[in-house]
Amino acid sequence: MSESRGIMNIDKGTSTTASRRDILVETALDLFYRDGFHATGIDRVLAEAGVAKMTLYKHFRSKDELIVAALRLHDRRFREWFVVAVESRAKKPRKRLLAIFSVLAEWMNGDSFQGCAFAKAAAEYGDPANPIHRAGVEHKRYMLDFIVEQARAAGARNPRKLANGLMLLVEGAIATAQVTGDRDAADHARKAAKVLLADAIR
Amino acid sequence: MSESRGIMNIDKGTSTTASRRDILVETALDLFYRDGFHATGIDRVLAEAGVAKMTLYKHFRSKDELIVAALRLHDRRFREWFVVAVESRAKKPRKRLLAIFSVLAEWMNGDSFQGCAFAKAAAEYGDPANPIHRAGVEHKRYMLDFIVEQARAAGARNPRKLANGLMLLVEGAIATAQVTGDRDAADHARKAAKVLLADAIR
DNA sequence: TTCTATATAGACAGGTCTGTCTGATGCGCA
DNA sequence: TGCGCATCAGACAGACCTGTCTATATAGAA
Repeated sequence: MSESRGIMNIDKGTSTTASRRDILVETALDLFYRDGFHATGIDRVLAEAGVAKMTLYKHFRSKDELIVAALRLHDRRFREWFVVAVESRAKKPRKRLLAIFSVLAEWMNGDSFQGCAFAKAAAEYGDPANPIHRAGVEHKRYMLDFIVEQARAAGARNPRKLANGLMLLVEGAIATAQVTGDRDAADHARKAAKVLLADAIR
Repeated sequence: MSESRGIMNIDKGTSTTASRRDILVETALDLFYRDGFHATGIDRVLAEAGVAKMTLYKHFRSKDELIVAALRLHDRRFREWFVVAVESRAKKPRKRLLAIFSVLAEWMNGDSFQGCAFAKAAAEYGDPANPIHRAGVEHKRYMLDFIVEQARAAGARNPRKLANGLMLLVEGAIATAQVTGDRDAADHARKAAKVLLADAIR
């Protein structure tokens, strides 16, 4: 039973040697995601991580760089978790497209869910040229690519069109759950997804 | 041709007597929406509004109260604009459900679009008990109610279910456009909406 | 005009922010 | 043993934050 203070309910395993840098990025991700980027000061991160300030500035040139590192870690970890979860939940491509929404529900109903970290980052750093903002663009592109791939495997007539629709449902569910706290958002998305699937395949 | 520095491309008309309070709330809305809530200091709002600090604290007890007032103003104004725009764009209920996405596109492709103000507020103030966060919950409920009403008028078999799906598409398009800057998000949503409509009506 | 309500500028307190600097401490490795 | 490196604690600068205070100015009503 690993400590469950992380941003997702993922067992990170007990990494043998966590460098100070890793501890820092991990802690930063948790706090920034939970409490916001501007609202969370460097000092809070350092205290929580048990790391000295000079160590931070030896590894990163600024707070913004730390944020980017945290988002990149989250991107890598989340996507891996998501893909594995979807693929292990269903073997047939068509079922996999629906499994996306079960995985979504699982994530959204975990205690640590606070919305999409990238959407929150983009909200606080609105400039599209900002690396923090761009990290989110990348993440969304990867996620869409994954869905397009699944849609293609499922034999959709127009995989891109289907994927666009499903992606919007995913994003809408996340946004809705974060603002209104609606526990059923993923379920509603799943129902709508079924309709899109029926239309797009065969 | 009114100055177009506002949060939306709406002609506010030239109100004859704008109280200091109104100027303050108006300016606050613009700056908070554009630059973020934590990132925008009171002093910037005051300077931009040309209002003294004591005037602010005579009308509001805190920055948070000003934020809530700004969001309430935005809620009222946005909903009114949205409803009128949709209803004037199409007379038949079924067409109106689609018009939602044209209006969405118009909003999203305006220069001042920066995502959903309420989603951004909820992102920065994650506590659901916070009045700032709750302002967003209210807004989303009103928007959903409007869509449910339209779905019912259009004769959907299950108006609530259809509205939930359409609402997710709307939310997804807004979130996507804000993060990735995708100009076609509303279009993709519209295409998906057509599929949901075909399934739900008749 | 005089009174009153409202707004003004600007200083101020007390706190927080990021980022820099100094000097001490521990620990692996030769 | 002693060298070197990473990290430590903590002070510090300079900026910015919210919210309070005082003292002044202005504009309308009596």
